[in-house]
Amino acid sequence: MAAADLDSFDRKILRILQRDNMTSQREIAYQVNLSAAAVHRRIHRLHADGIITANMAVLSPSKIGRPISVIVELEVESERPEELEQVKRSLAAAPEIQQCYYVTGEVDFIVIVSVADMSEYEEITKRLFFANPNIKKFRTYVAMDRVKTSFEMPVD
Amino acid sequence: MAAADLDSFDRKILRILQRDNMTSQREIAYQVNLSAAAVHRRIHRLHADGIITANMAVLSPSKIGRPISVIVELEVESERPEELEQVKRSLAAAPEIQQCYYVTGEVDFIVIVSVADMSEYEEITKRLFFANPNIKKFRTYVAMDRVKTSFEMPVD
DNA sequence: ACACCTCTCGCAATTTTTTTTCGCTATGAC
DNA sequence: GTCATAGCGAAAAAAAATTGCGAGAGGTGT
Repeated sequence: MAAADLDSFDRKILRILQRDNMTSQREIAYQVNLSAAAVHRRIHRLHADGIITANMAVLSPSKIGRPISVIVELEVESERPEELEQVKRSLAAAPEIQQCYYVTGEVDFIVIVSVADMSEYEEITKRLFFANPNIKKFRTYVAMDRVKTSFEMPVD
Repeated sequence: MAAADLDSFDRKILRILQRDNMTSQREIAYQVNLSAAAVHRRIHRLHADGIITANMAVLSPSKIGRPISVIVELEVESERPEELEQVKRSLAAAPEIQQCYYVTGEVDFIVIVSVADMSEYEEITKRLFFANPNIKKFRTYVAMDRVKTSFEMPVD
């Protein structure tokens, strides 16, 4: 998991692919000033080395009928490893949960949930939070505005 | 922005593309039982209709030297529209900020930041939070475990 | 019931892109 | 200096994408 050493070409390629991985290798080659073959070899290596971990299409939440994002803070009863792992597994397995972070500080987990409406959220609280004896309490924040949603990160 | 009407083929295609948009149209055709041409026409329409909003490569945070995710809750001084917009713009423009939600409840913004180390985070707090007179206070949670990170959502 | 229109399909041809292969050159070790 | 390694561009081969066309299903109005 050590940081890989990327040269300036790799970084440029990654910046392009982060924004749009449908960009043709020919176009990338033109933009970064390499041959298409060289770009291909580099992208292949970036995959093999686990630097690129996935390639995904991003969907419009409203257009597919899940217009509401909810951010939830969870506190657990016990942080014993087994109990903790059980909570992690349960949260990670829920398809409505897009993201889950185990964090330092006053709360234990921060979770981002995508739902169609608040009644679906209520159903999820019952299924995942109230039904889990190790979840002590949770606090709900409903997003009024998804100001920025991406996984893009600076590559430098 | 109304929810689009998708048939069962569209939904299957979206489920595949959400997980891996490098899947060839031929392979998708095989999986959903259509011709490659039909799949192509549908994907094209899904793009045109804004149901697929982006296609991106996901990078390994540790491999590109940004192993730390920080979740920050922000409270603002004033929620007057102009002031609010200014805060939103400033947060959205920061490349280290991957996500930003404007939320209901005791805090106003929840922000996810990707950093190389805590000194970079400190620098960001100065630049984005302390330097902004409309940001009253903020609370920092450092992720010990990225239990789940995706944008995948159920398509049903 | 019939003609008409629209939508979407599959098939096949064409174009584009990706992937592989083949020298050639630069760099570092011995 | 020579050998091994790695990276390059160019060209060839393979795969995937896109487009054109005719056909069938389903709905609409006469």
